[in-house]
Amino acid sequence: MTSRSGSRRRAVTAHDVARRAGVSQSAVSRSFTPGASVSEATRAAVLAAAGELGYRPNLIARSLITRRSRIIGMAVGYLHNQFYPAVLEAMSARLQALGYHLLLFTAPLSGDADPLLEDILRYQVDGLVLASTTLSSRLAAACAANGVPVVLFNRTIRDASGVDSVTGDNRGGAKRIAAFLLAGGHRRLAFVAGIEDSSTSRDRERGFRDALRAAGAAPPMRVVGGYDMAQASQAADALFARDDRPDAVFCASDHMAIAVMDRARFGHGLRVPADVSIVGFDDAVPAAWPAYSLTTFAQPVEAMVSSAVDALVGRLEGDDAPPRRIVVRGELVVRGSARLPPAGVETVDGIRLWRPETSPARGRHR
Amino acid sequence: MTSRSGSRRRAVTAHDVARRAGVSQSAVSRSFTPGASVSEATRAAVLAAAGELGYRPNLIARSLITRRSRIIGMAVGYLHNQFYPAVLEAMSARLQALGYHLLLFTAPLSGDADPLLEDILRYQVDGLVLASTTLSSRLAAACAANGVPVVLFNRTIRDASGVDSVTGDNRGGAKRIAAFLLAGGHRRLAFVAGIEDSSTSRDRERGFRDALRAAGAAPPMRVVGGYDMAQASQAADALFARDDRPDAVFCASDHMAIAVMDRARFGHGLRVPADVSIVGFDDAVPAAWPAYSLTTFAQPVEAMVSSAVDALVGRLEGDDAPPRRIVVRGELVVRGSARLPPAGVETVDGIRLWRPETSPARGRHR
DNA sequence: TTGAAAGCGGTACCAA
DNA sequence: TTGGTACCGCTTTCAA
Repeated sequence: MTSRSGSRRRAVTAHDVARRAGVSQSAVSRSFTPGASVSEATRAAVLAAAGELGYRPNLIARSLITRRSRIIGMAVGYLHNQFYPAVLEAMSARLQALGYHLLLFTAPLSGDADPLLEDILRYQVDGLVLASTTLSSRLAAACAANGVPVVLFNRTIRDASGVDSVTGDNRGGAKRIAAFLLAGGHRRLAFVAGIEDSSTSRDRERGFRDALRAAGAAPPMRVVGGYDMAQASQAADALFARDDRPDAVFCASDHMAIAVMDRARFGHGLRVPADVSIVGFDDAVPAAWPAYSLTTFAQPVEAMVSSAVDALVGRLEGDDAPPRRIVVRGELVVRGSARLPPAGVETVDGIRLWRPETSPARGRHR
Repeated sequence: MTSRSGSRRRAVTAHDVARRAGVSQSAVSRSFTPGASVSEATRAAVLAAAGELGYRPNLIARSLITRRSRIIGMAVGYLHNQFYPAVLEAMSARLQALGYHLLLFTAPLSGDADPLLEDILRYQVDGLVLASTTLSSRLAAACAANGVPVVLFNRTIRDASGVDSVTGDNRGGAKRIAAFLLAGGHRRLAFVAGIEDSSTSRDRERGFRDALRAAGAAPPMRVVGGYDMAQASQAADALFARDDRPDAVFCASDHMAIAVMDRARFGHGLRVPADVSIVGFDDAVPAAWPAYSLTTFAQPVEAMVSSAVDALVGRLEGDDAPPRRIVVRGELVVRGSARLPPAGVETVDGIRLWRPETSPARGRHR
């Protein structure tokens, strides 16, 4: 132990290793570079010396010269919605396997993440994943100018200003839910929106309304839950206090659906689904808990994450095709929170799905 | 736009700004350093040039010389347990306010994180937070040797090999739960352990057993849930199938308690708490959801996180006192999943707590 | 295959 | 207050 006072680290450097191994510092560098030209003897000597000294290459120094930090910035907000921790975990694991790591930025749920991103950019991240945050086009441009690829996760942006996006099938899913509820005989439908200006909430609402209109049904009642449980609870109270209380509620996220269901049962004494059907979106973990048993449209986390990672890594490797809007298909998972239509429920791999005859639905993606 | 092909970024450097502002590169550096001596005129010129060019200081380059990356590594596993996302969010927010950021490492729940940490160390993190992972003493030594302070979160280590730890009051909480259940008239108690070799599960079990013994009660039945819902469900099934089925179950985490409650109600037709009382530990978010309404010992996330951050930052600033084991006090939050004792329930700030007379309980900590 | 040397983009010390 | 200059620890030519 090279006794050192204080906590200022004086790390073992490649020079130290070189000296000990009796080679040049370049040789040390080469020994740690996969395809470099070093003799087996040199490499062995270097590795031995490195082991004895406890040498670990300094990634910071390396990235200064390679101009690649192997760090991906990720902005998330509101991890209370269980969908996001799952995404985070999958994203981190997948990236880690590719030698990248996530630098985390917690953003306010609503407001935009611009000040944050300034920060992120300083860290020289190789790429950026934005989940549950909005990116201004100004910032998008800044990223583009710096050659930092950006992928929006679970949201899109109108003018795809050079950024890729990965979402679930928001419109398609919402349409399917509308059809499902109609087929189940519901007539007084309601929609609980998330954050008003989020693309995700908008798309889900649009799909829902379009399908209702196409089927000749009345437009849904509408309240705003802001993707937040407290707000969703209040919205639910307003809904269930109406004279023409809905017989089915579609919530723009499972997180809100749980709050709505809790209010329905424990706040208004309604039976689910006998008195009111509740459907969510995401298939977040708690949706499957028996106490909720939520019928919901699944956004396949693994598939979405791998799409996002593929897109990002592709850009990192020079792919400069026009921005992509990747939509990952999902399924309507049928559980106990909504009355069932007379037909269309199939069991696949032990999971009950609703697949109306018209949809050939070629199954989950990879 | 300095038209550049490909995605290789050629960032604007301090030199570019210097040239444009007609000053030296040092002047640019100073203009971006808070306490440095620059004339207002120079700084203004530099800032203007920087603005026009879209200059952002390169933190990587800076940390190479300052030997501080302002990056804190954080290892977490199993974000399905809602306690951890809450911790992550709080930790990130707090650190961010201090100008630090979290580099995330996802670790396997059980196995140790050593290979991971090798990786982390290469990134020259300033410090390390380990939640839901174990650190070998070998690695702890490596961190110490590199001057990287480590704080264990929600776990401790036997020989506190130079690392601080922050935990909730595991033994005290478990003791209080034992007293609470006994006072509530329960006689056939059971304990659902987490991962066997985790300090947290061990401490909770020890506190529980000690209190039962001290009260002259029989030792609890015991099953292992491994902090995992599936495993906890199986454990619950074993428990509820017994002839002498428990009338109260203390689970080492809320996450497992939820699984156990689901099995009790939906798998075995038991009423909670009429047939069986269930108590958890953590006060994770879903514990408060009406469908569970879980009585549980609260680990105050904010207080724990701020303790951890304070400890870490203290070390970063040179504090070299002997390793600390910080225990953050908590409260037994009374909800609906366990039968109540005849006395001791108080309502504080709208939250019902159990505070037996003997405990002066000077309230929550900051 | 090897070592010397020139940076990567900054910070910090020095003398002016 | 300023600019010049020596690094920080590594990668990457370039000759040898």
